[in-house]
Amino acid sequence: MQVDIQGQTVEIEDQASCAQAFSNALSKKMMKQVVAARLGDTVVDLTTTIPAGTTEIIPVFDASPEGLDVIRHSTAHLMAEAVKRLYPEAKVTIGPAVDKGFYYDFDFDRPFTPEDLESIEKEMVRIAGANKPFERKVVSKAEAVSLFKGMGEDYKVEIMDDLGGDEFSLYSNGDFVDLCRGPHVPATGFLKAFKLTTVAGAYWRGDEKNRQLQRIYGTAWANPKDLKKHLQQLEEAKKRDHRKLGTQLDLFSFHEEGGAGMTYWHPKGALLRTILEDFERKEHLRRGYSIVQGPQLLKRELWEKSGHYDNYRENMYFTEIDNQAYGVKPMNCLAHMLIYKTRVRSYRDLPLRFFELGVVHRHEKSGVLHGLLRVRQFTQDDAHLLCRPDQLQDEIIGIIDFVRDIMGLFDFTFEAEISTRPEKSIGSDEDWDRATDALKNALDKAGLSYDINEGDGAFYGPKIDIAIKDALDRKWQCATIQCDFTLPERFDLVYVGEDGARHRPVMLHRVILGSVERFIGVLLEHCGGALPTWLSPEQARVLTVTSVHDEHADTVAKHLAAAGIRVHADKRNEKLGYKVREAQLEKIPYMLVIGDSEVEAGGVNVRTRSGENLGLKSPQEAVEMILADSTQPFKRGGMSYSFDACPV
RNA sequence: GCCAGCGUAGCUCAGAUGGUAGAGCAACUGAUUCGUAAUCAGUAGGUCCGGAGUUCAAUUCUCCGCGCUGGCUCCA
Repeated sequence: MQVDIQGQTVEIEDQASCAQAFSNALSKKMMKQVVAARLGDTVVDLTTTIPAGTTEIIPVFDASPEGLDVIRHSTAHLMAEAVKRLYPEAKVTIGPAVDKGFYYDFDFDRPFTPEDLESIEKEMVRIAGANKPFERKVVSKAEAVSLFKGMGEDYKVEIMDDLGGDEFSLYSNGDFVDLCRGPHVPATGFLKAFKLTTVAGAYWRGDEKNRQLQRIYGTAWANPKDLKKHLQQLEEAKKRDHRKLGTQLDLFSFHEEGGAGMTYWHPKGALLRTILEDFERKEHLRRGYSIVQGPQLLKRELWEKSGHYDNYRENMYFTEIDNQAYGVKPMNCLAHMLIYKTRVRSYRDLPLRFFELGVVHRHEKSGVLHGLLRVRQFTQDDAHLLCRPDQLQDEIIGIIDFVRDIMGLFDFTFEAEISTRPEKSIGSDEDWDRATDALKNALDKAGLSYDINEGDGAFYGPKIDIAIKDALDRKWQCATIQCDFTLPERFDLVYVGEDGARHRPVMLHRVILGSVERFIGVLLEHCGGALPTWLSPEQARVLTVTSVHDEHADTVAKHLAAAGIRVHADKRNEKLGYKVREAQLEKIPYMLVIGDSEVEAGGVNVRTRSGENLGLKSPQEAVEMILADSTQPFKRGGMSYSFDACPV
């Protein structure tokens, strides 16, 4: 087949010759033209055979996702070359492109310092400037093994052994040769916008038991402009960091002397939580859940019976009272099962939906704690649904609907995943299959796409995980739906069926927000601290121009408060501009300014936190406007919800 | 838990080859009565994360803790 590679007609027979032709064409004189002609959207992947009938190949190294991938992966090679030049003893392992950048893992006997990163980056710039071509070569395994062994690169040999096969492709740029499937940019000169960001420890093959390598992270883009934009976005994201907002808005704090991973909620933060929790209670009651509450401590034997002691012990706190060992609950399910067992349940009673805002403690490893997003004590909006097998599907769909309503209300987009049986687990394979199928079917029926996460389920059952993203685009798991045939068995939960015989109910564990702490953390980042009006601890603030307006300010504030609006009057002897600035920084939705003309008219002048001036309104008009804004319509299902008007 | 970096006033940050430290904002006091993001002046505020070691002397150097940050592993 004849194809045109950037103006050169080349005869291509197979994959290898394509690669060779491509490489030759570009390495000679075509580099500049390639950059200039890079408008097409065909991606050349040298690992796949060029489709029959192809007449033109336009390589893509631009800002398209595929192009960025090639650029980033090539930059990883560039970095590896720089590292090998500066520190020849370092052994190379793997270096893939990742979201927004790349990394490369090295085995090196001393840690890389921030200064090392600077020298490496300088070296990279130098190599990029030399514009050395990336050249592809396919060799036999024996040849590749002897090459890498000769260089002392044992990790590469190990990778080849694992991959299997008799032939491997090598890419070289200058003196540096790496085992790689490609593709790459034609030459190092294409790499113009990169920056090394951080060093981190990472285990070989991601396994804690393996040797820890040193991972250098970097970011790379199609051009310096995009790089700059990305770095600016990172700065912007820092401003939205919920930990920073927590301090600025006086919502919560953490205390070294009190212990890591424990949150202290200040008045405004505690109020925010309370509003959110009340909302959840009402929403659950409305959907046929009943509210229950269990204790914090349960005897150790109970945790042994449930399997938590064997499978979850390292995450639990234990204590002893009168020679009796107790475990602090890391989950709420046991209490809910004990409540279930307090009476004989009929098939007519099911489904039962027990809801609890349950405070749980989990001993997370010290290195994983992260603001509100990963703490050791948190409140789950937890529920356990006990149902007949024939009700299972509908119950799961009901939960998915619930999740969609809530995520839509907060304007979150989310991603779903199904996690299957892990190594450490209890129950039979049949039950696991049944449960996994039930979850898949429900997602299919709900029309949601999902990924499969093999081996990542809870120890008692498979689960659907729903993740939302923080300011830095990191995903955080919030909602989860777990299907469990095992614990009902272990705790001998039964119901009496239509046939008069005893049957086993199925249990669904589920959370919607996940944890109140994590959800508030992500929500704060999502809205940059400007909470929706219905959740704002202070919804309106009355601002006086001078002290002669105090009386009218009090009257207005009382009027709003009587209507259920959370309002304060700022009557301090400060200039209006100062008070506006403070209210603005505190992200208070409505500022009601009162001066001479407002007193005369008996009204208020309304300013929103977006900076908009809505002009003079009567106190009653202000009340109506703020209440209307506190009513957030659900995006699906046409329901609407007002915090104070919700039916219980 | 592992790798790396960091910890100075309530907050944001300066600072010294080892000689016990500053700024802005906030707080407090006084003056000012002022129209949509900062009025002026003054006062007070710190075991420089904790402990041990080296030293005549440690906030600074070393070690051990605690905590935080970014990753890894794990997870709501």
